[in-house]
Amino acid sequence: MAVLARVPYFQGLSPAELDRIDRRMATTSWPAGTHIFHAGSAAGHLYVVAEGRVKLSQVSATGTETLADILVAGELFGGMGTLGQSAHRHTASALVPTCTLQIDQPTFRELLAEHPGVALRVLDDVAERLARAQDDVGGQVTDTVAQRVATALLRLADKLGNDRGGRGILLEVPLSRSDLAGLARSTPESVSRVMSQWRRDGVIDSGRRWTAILDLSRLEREALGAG
Amino acid sequence: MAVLARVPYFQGLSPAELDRIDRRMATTSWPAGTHIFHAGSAAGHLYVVAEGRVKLSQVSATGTETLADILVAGELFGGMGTLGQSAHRHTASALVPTCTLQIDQPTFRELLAEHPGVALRVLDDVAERLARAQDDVGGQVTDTVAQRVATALLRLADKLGNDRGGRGILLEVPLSRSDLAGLARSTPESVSRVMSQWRRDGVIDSGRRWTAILDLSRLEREALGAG
DNA sequence: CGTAAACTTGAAATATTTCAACAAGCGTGG
DNA sequence: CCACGCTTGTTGAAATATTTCAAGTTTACG
Repeated sequence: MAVLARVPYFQGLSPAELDRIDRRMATTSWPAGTHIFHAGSAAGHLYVVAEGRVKLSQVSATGTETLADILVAGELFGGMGTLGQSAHRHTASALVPTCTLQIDQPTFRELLAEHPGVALRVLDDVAERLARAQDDVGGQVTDTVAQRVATALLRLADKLGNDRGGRGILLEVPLSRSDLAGLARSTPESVSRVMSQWRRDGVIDSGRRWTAILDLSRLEREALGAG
Repeated sequence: MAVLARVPYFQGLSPAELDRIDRRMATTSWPAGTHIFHAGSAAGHLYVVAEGRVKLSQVSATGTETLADILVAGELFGGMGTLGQSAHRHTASALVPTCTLQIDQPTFRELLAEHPGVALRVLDDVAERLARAQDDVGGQVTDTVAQRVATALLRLADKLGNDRGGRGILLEVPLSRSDLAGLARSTPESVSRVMSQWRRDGVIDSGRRWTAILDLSRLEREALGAG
């Protein structure tokens, strides 16, 4: 319930209202690495990240999993589409120990109907995601691999980076070359080449379980054109 | 007002309710070729296509316009994002003589708050678009140009194709190679090569102002893998 | 009809993937 | 605690798809 009050969608509701909503939502804790749901399974519930990080990956026709996004507290997932879709398109798993709220579809719809303010906020969120997704589509093919990798890193930095002042932005996430390749729609080898170059140039640094952005403005330039 | 009743979002409302909504919406007619709004301009209104076709195009940093989508009656546009965004991301123009309904942002929000059912339908629509956009992003770079062109054609056929029975599906839209190149994120030349091949194979046929899909299943196979 | 725009086709240039081999980091079990 | 082995990352070189550039051809429209 304390968790509930922190979810952006429910901001500004009275404690009484929050309590009524709380009673209709279930809370679940997921140890690191647990699968929350698999792509293709029936999408009966809608989830909100309350705490932790959730990894969303897309499963291709051939069965390979590629990272689609990493969600942080307050983000909605699970069947956006739940708003009408019957099956999950992504596989969701907890990247670190994570806590989620969940609500089944019909109840969620009731809730939205009762609280127009919440519905509007959800709508805003979904619309914003749509806008971002469309922008993504825009840049995808025209851009070079370097641009796409830079864009992916910047997006992650924005979401889950620890700014360490003069020493750059630290991403404490196990982010394999394959994961990045997924986000940037490329191959692990190509990503590796780009990252190696940037490491030589002092733009980034990385280990197995972390990535640091040392020269943010340079990376931003890379994202735009071959800065 | 008759138009209003045909917009999917307002389905199932009583005539009295429709009338109340109607009073808050303005109707505008756009001759073919007119610009409805330009990318970057302030997004104060939200539009619904009542009649005709609206062309949405994305304007790149360098000023080149690429086709993003073609909308038909019932589709919402104009600031999806209007739900929070301040500027249009696309340029919209009437492809044929077109009629739109428009409503300003605050009024639309009021309307949604008053009619939870409408809000849910809008949410469903936006969520579905999001899902499709994400799917698009998925296939974009991994796929070959042929796959992307096939996908674009199929999507258009689904939306605005005239099924002519045994003689295929006709797309009566002026669809230049550049337009298709935009949708498929490629170049006019590459699109031309692919289409030429398909014409030789009897999969499609095309003139300046129309395109026909003769072998739908073949095109569907092309969209998946190099069928 | 003539002209301009759009389309087609070819060939060279380029970016990226693929294949392959090697190096390095990390956990595990001795 | 160290060494082994496995996974992951790196780098090179060849293969490939696509873009780019350029020239010719068709089409529509004044």
